[in-house]
Amino acid sequence: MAKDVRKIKTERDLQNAFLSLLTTKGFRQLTVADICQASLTSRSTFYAHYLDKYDLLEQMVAHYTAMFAQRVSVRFQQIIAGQIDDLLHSLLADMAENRQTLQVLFTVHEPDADLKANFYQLLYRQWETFIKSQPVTHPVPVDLIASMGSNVQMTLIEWIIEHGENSLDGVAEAVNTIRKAILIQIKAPDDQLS
Amino acid sequence: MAKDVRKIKTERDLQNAFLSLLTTKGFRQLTVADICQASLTSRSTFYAHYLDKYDLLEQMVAHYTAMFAQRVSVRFQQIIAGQIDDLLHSLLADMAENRQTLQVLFTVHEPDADLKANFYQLLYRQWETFIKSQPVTHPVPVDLIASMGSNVQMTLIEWIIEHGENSLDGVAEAVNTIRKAILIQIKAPDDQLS
DNA sequence: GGGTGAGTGTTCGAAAACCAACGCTTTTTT
DNA sequence: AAAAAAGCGTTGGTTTTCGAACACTCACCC
Repeated sequence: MAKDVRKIKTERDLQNAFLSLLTTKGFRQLTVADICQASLTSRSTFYAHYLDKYDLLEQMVAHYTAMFAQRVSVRFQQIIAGQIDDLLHSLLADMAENRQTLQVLFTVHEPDADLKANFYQLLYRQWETFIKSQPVTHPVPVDLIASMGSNVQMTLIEWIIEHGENSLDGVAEAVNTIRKAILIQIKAPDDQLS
Repeated sequence: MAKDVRKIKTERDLQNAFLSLLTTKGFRQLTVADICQASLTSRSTFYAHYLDKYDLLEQMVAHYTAMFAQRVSVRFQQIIAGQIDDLLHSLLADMAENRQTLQVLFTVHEPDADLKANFYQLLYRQWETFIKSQPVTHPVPVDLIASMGSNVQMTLIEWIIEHGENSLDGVAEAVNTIRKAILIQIKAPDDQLS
């Protein structure tokens, strides 16, 4: 049973209005009536789709979190393998479609809906399982390395979202240097990556 | 009885899709199904609003013609009086809102719906009544002067639509020179405007 | 304390939009 | 020239949306 187009349209309209208003007001000050007015939707229809504005936010955050989760598993190997240029471009492509949306949602931090926190958590777990899969003993605590790695990646992601398409120049080297510095911590001194 | 929001929304969506598709395909090749698909509207709803695609076009042309007609009467005195700078800026402001729309609709020429032709006709009639209101005898035929005047104005309008906000510089003098040259034709030789 | 006004979430009848189907004409393909 | 495909315009039953009302909470103010 595919959805009625009307449902798709109203959800699209509500979400667009929601994002657009978020660039103006903060999430807390936003009212359901605001969103409806901006999207030419009636309030009763809003409540036919969402429990409240928190539900709307949570559904959007959940959606983009899932999207990100699916792509992280694909891209993660690249930073380990050192294919920085490829990573940057594929990451850029991933983000390009949703640049505006992610930029806005990153500003909202609610207990049950925090996209930025979700992104970070996904990356952190990737690092955690990766480090634990390495055979060597770790002189430095796992969680320290994991948080360093994921923070670097988050910074990169935010940078891409902020600066868009133009000029990845100079970024690749910087990322690569840092990547080596982090990875070297979980390798024996004589077992450095290329 | 104000319109139901749903009607406003579907008409907006249909018209937007229509204009957007016109930048891709020609009007003749456009199908009703195309418009509906692009706007997430069902075909039966389309026919609840318009008789066919010609009707849609005609309604839009009529709307913008009416808008233009209302403004022509206001602005026309300006070109006679020689307030070229004011005219340019107010004309620009008028067009700015609907730049994209007008640009697209200007490309369509159907027997009962030709926005560009309508604009021209409105200007022509303004010139005609203006010239006839002048007390002097006209050595040059009225229709020649009227068509020259309206053509100059149409060219200016198209130029503004094409080039948008940026740089009216240099245009003002050119327009002014031509304006004088035209007006001088319907004045006695010793009765030139400043 | 008792308004007043804004925001919330719900209800229900009426209006609009949906969708699938139909018969028909025009265009395209074979 | 015949068959197939695409487009047109219409219909009727179903689903969604609308709008206006309602009761409720909460903050603010006289």
